[in-house]
Amino acid sequence: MLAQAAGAVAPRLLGATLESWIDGRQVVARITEVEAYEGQCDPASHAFRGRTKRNAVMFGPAGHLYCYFVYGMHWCANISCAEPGTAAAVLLRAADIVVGEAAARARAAAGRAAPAAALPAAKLASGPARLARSLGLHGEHTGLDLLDAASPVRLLALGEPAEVCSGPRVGVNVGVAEPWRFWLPDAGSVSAFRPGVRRRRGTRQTEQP
DNA sequence: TTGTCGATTGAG
DNA sequence: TCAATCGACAAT
Repeated sequence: MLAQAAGAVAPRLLGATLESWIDGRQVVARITEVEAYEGQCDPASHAFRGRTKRNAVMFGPAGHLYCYFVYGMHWCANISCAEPGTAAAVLLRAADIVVGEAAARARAAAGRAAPAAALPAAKLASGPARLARSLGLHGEHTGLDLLDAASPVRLLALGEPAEVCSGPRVGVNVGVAEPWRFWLPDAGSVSAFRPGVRRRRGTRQTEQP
């Protein structure tokens, strides 16, 4: 069921339960916001330019974890969702922590910003980097089979959401026409929408017409 | 080998 | 609104 186009799989992951058992700490989260990333037809996808060492999991079987490092400090987590040889993945953008709030809070406090430990519970996994941090996910976990009962990170159950909202993806400046971001309207953990920005290094944000 | 940019976040 | 911060990858 996971091996379909990312746009079809993504809404089905809303309400799904994800469990991580990392460093001896259990965290269970209910997914509340996701984004679909297709393969070589999606300019916003890491797989757009073909297979590389980093995005290899996106080209593998469905249901595997793809963690990537971004902005020099954050990890984000995806679930692959296509047939082997075809690239597609769903980015996990937000979740409600169901079990293990203390562990998630400890991980937030261990980050560079101490005040993160004071985040309201609904915001602990609000945003892709916060979600990955709360669950303890990083590059070492790339490739894990989320459908394997022996895996430290598992997809326990798929959700059956009554109502799903969709809209453009956050933080991307290509492929913005596709409404490939999906979220549960009643979830407090859903992150805020921010359009993609293209910055020029060394110069102030001055955009020439 | 070098240079640019990024599926973000938190502080000011 | 902007800086932090470093890996990936395109350009040279």
